[in-house]
Formats: sequence, structure tokens, C-alpha cells
Amino acid sequence: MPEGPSIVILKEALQPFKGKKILEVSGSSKIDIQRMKGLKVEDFKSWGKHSLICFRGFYLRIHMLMFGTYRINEQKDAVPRLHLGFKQGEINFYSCSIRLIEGDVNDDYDWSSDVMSEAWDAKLAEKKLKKASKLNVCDALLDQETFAGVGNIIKNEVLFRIKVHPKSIIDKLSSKKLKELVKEASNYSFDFYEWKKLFELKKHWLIYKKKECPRCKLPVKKDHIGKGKRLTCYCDNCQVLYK
DNA sequence: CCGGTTGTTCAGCG
DNA sequence: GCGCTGAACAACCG
Repeated sequence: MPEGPSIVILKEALQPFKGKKILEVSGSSKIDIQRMKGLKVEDFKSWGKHSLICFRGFYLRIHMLMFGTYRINEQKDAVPRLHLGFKQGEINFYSCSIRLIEGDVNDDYDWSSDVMSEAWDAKLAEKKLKKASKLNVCDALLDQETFAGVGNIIKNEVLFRIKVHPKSIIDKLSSKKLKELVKEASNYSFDFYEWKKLFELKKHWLIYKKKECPRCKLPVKKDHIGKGKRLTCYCDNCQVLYK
């Protein structure tokens, strides 16, 4: 559930609760959850993979990590990490990381680095990449400071779309190719978002977890590469190695 | 039924 | 203090 587009979908699903008062709080989260009792939710926001529930003077930062889930107006057969009950309806989060942060969310987040934000700034991302010139492209795409919201699936699909080998080095890409990388990181995220809403995300995967390259039909290579040794799927034949 | 993973943080080490 | 590595967390799918 956890790449940026899924978090945008969550944020949208939460909008009916905006401005509503929390009547009941429970859950296994270690934060002081009773603090929310009786408070109105000021807003639901998101930044990359962060879900933000904003109150006056503080906010909750919820990260789904790998296995987090949620239910709106229903429950799972599990103890929620956080349950928020309203006069009408409820929100339940499971196996996620929750932090309570004092202050205003706008002081902590730079919305222009979120690939799905209206404030997304492609030029700024290009500048950040030029500073991180020795990075492998597969690591650069997962850097949340530059591409907040991009996850492992998006990484693989973006690199296949722009025909760049994951082991390529950032400063060996032409300026044109770098622009393409930045553009597609945001662009593919919006495609992901639309497909996810239609429950047909997997249907559109071109390279991620595929057996053969849809273009040349050669077997797809699968490797655990980059800083986090994340699963990387690519076509040695179609994706150019800039090194 | 076991192995793998749409992610991040932190401890430990050199 | 740095970067690197591996562990920990945790739930579902194939």
C-alpha cells in the first residue's frame, strides 16, 4: 500500500472527516493518543509517503512502511495502531509508524519535493540531482528528499520507460536525459495513481516482476542493487548504461 | 508453508 | 562523526 500515489488516495478518502470532531480514540500506538480526543481535525495532508493528520498546534505523521494498512468506516480483525471515532464513521490504521509532532506542518515540510504535489518543482529536483552526481540512478530515484513519494515499483517502471539502466551514474546522463528522469518520476506517479484507483496497477507493469522484456522479449534481469539492495528489474538490452 | 517484499530507523562497527 | 551493514518491525501474497 505504501508508495506516494497510494497515500494520496488515502488522503482523498479521509477528506469527509475534515473539520469533524474526534469523539473516541484507541489503539496500540505509543504516542499520547488521548490528546486527540475532543479535537477537530483541521486537515489531512500528505507528503510523499507520509500521511499527515493536522490539528491546531500539532500533527500526526503516519508512515505505512512496508505493511501498513487502513480501513475507513470498517475494521480489520486486528488491534488498530490508531482508531479515531467520529459522530459519523471511523478511521483505523494498522501496523504503521505514528509520530506526534508539535508545531505547524508547513514549517516542517517542503511540498515542492513531493512528486504528486501541486507545488512539485522539477527544476529543483534537477538541481538536487546535479549535487548528488555520483549516485546510481536507482538510488537517486528512491531519495525522498528529491523525489518524495517514489517507491521501488515506480523506480523500476520509470527507468524502463526512459530506457536507462539502473546502474547508470547520475552525472553520466545528459541534461536532456536527466530532465526526462525527473519528468517521468512525477508523470508515472500520476499513472500509478489512476491505475491504483481502478485496481489494475499490476496489469500495467512493464518491467517490475515481469519475466520478459515487453520490447525485445529477452529475459528480465532481477538484482538487489543500490544502497538499500532493493529488488531491481531491468532489461540489459533495452536500458542504456551510462557509466 | 515458507520466502519475499510497494519502507524506514537505529545500533554497531571500522 | 562518517558511511556502511544488518536487524528489527510486521502482514500478506504466491
